[in-house]
Amino acid sequence: MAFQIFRKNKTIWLYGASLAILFFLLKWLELRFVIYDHAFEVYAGVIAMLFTSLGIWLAIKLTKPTVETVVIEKEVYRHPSTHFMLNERALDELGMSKRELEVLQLMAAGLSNQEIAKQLFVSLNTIKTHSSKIFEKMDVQRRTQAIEKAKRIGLIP
Amino acid sequence: MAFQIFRKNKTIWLYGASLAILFFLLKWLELRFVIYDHAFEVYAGVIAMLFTSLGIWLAIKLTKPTVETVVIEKEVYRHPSTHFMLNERALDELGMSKRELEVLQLMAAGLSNQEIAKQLFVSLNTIKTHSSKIFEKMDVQRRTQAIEKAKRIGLIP
DNA sequence: GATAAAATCACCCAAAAGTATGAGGGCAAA
DNA sequence: TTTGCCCTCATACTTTTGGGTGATTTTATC
Repeated sequence: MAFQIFRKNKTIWLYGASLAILFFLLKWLELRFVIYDHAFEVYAGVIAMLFTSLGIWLAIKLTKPTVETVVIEKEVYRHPSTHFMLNERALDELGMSKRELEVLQLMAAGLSNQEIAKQLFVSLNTIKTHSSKIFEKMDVQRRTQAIEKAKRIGLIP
Repeated sequence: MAFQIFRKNKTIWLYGASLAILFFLLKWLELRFVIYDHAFEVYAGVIAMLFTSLGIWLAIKLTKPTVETVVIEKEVYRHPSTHFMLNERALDELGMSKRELEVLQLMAAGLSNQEIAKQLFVSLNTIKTHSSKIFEKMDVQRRTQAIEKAKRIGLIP
């Protein structure tokens, strides 16, 4: 506890200690070269040191830790032309499967369901089922909406 | 400056002052009711007060405010920074009219022909005619292709 | 004012897209 | 092993989209 207070305010205590030591040094010099009858000054020095410490302690103890919170909003842009990073978080938030994403990409490329089917070597019905699932998962009604949303949330470049 | 330091650390100074006042009060009582020969204690009290103040001042002066920096990463989809510049060259190379571009934009937004018609206060047939013209001018077969191409050549953000 | 382009609308037909439902096989986690 | 998801395909039906043609009105331009 006390140690922590010391650690956290090292500089202050060092200043205080230095001050006290300086004070003592002066007093000691005085004692050595002048008179010996300076008990009063020594006493005053001790008091000074003690009360300096008291002051420091008071200040530390009572000062609410001045915490300055600096909030920096760092905007992360996504440049479609440059390196596209697939938003995987959004991808499995929606529960999209690999195949569905594949279909979605071909949709966005402007292919018809029939063309997609041919491209993926499956039947038209399969693509229809996929697209229905895609729309359901993405909560849209049309492929154009799916494309728009997919681009917006980073599923597609 | 000094005033500001006081204002910012009101509580501490009040504590310090209270302490000092209490000290003086005791001393004063001592002076009144006991002996008058207590100049030393008064002196010690003054020293105590002064050095308490010094300690407080030191602590306040030297305490670095703890700065907490919170960086919030805010994901911005698309490119809000790079404002979209419409490719007017491509626009009249294709011979696209204002209305057609308007329809194209709503298409890209994911609206159905019926919704576009409602939005533009015209009939569904009108939108069909427009879209046919658009596809013809853009040399595409489907709205999805039109959207893809429009984005690619800068007709649409 | 004539002319051309644009915008509007209608009708019909065909193709494509989308909905609903069911079903079978594969694969991995519980 | 069961359960759940994925992928596949089918059938039937509805809606949307696209193509073709033709027509009227508005707007801009020479």
